[in-house]
Amino acid sequence: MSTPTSTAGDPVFSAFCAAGLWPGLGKRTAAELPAAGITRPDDVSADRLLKLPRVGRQRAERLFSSFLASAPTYEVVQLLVGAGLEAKLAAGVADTLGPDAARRLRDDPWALLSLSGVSLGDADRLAIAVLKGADRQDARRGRAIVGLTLRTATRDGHTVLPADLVVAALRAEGIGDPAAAIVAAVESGEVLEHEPPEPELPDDLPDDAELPEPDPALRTLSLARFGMAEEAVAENVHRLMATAERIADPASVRSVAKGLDPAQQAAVAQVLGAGFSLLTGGPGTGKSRTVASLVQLLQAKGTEVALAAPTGRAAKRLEELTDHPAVTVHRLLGAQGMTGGFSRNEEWPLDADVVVVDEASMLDVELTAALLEACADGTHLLLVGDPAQLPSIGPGHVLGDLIDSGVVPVTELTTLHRQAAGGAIARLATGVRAGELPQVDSPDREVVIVPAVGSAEAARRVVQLVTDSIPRALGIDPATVQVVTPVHRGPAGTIELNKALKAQLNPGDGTVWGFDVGDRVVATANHLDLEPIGFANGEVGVVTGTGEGSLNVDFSSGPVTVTGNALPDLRHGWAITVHRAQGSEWPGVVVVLPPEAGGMLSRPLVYTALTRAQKHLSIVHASGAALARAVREVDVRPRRTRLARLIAELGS
DNA sequence: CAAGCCGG
Repeated sequence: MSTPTSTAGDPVFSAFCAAGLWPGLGKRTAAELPAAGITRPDDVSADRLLKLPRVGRQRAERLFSSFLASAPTYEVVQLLVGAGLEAKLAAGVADTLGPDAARRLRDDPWALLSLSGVSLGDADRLAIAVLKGADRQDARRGRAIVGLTLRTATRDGHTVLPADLVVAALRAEGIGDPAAAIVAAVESGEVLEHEPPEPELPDDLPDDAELPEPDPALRTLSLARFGMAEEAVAENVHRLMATAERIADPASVRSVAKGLDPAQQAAVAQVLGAGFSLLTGGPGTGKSRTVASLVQLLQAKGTEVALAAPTGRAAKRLEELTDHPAVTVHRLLGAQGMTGGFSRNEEWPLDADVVVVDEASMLDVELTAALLEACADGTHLLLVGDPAQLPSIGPGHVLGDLIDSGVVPVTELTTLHRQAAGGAIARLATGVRAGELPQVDSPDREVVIVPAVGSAEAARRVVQLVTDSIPRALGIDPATVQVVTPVHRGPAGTIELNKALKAQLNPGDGTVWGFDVGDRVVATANHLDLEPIGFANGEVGVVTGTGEGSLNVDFSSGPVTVTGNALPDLRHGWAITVHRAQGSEWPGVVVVLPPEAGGMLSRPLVYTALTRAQKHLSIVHASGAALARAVREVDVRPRRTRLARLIAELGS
């Protein structure tokens, strides 16, 4: 470490470079700038950059122009460093606040709060540095806290928040006039205010009786983008239902009815008539089979069908099951990348007569709004999914709300075709789905509960089950057993479990990117373009060979040669998270519920975890009473949304 | 405390 001298550089400049904000300049090269005589912005020139090691003429020129282009970010760093804040915060600033971010921050330092990872304290410090006499009661501060409170709620999936909760949050931050802050947030256009619903009038209300007032405690606020997305979904549901014409006579279902149970046939018939319909049911009830028959019928009639799913893996599976192309919803809509826009929309709708989206429980409200807007009048849309599984990552409770609205026709499949209907897994799943944790009585050991105290013991039990008990006592090959855990971290998280399982099942030191032949891997991103068929996020496979910087992996969907930028998107896959396991099933599954996962246990998580098992399920239970509580309560944190009511109201 | 998609 050199001590500062008179020739020491500009602290803003060094913070800018060290934070990795100069595009194309790595950490290592950044550290070498002073040696090349570059310590302040004025020093930056192509000639000086050329003095850096590993930098040739072309790269020097490119670095120079990328430095000039990053002037807006530089200006933001100047503000941040001047306020004693981390330069790193400037990273996403242009995306969020636009190219004139610095000016906007000088006008309203609390606009910094619209970036993720910024606390109110950070924004207050910037305000003190930027404004003369910054004031806690500043109207801009109150307005920003309203937005911050709603954005925080969004991370838990809510699209709206009771106004009372926002008022309480404002009070907690010392805002003297919360109502004024809310008005300011609404006037800025960022926030919408929703009046409480009109109370339902009792039938026997006398004419002269006083009408009941709406309950002001039910007044809610939303971020405009999500509030408007819910309104768009509600309107478009009604538009599609109103504009659809019957595609075919219901009797035509008979042509594909072979092998479909009556409920499944009814679902197919429903799609032919209704502009918008839902098909729900748990794993093994034949949702995808029903879709396959529907597609077969429509193709025979020459109807244009588009198939999609929210995840790459679900799309891939849908394509295999229906023998018809399927893509992610993002692909279907022509996602524009960072801008977040879609090329298929109201102006350029999808050219399909029937659109089917599988795994619809993963649809958040914004993607659903985009999907519905891209469906032209007369398009029939079918959403297929299981409302009992994990909710979407993005805010909203779309599938559940569509069902709860009571307006959209729903076919629920309940007959189990895949698993032994009377088996212990099925009984347990049915119980959990209904909010009960039944005593499992499974003399055939289809379900085995292994109690454990603490996550270290839980981890030992898992390894023992996979490597010893399950193969020995049940004759199940460890290669077909999947371990599923809620968490990455801790002794019973994916990271440690994979280490322990690798040591037992395929010891080795990882020759290519930490992997050896025989390792089980899981994909953490989509690479559907790799040869020959690529892989999708969440797919599990086995390494069958290693090359120079490449891996051959056998995924269940087929072999893939994994190279280049796809390699970092593989991890060891003996143990994976419940979230990543969603949409896949294995003959044998070991579910671990460590005590540290107690806070994140919920009915959908438990249900999703145990329904991954087809023939055998071991549950290593170390989370005590938290498990029964999670299953009993409908949802640990139910999502607050407005969609169900909006749809119902538009229909009346 | 975990997680989808997209493009450069």
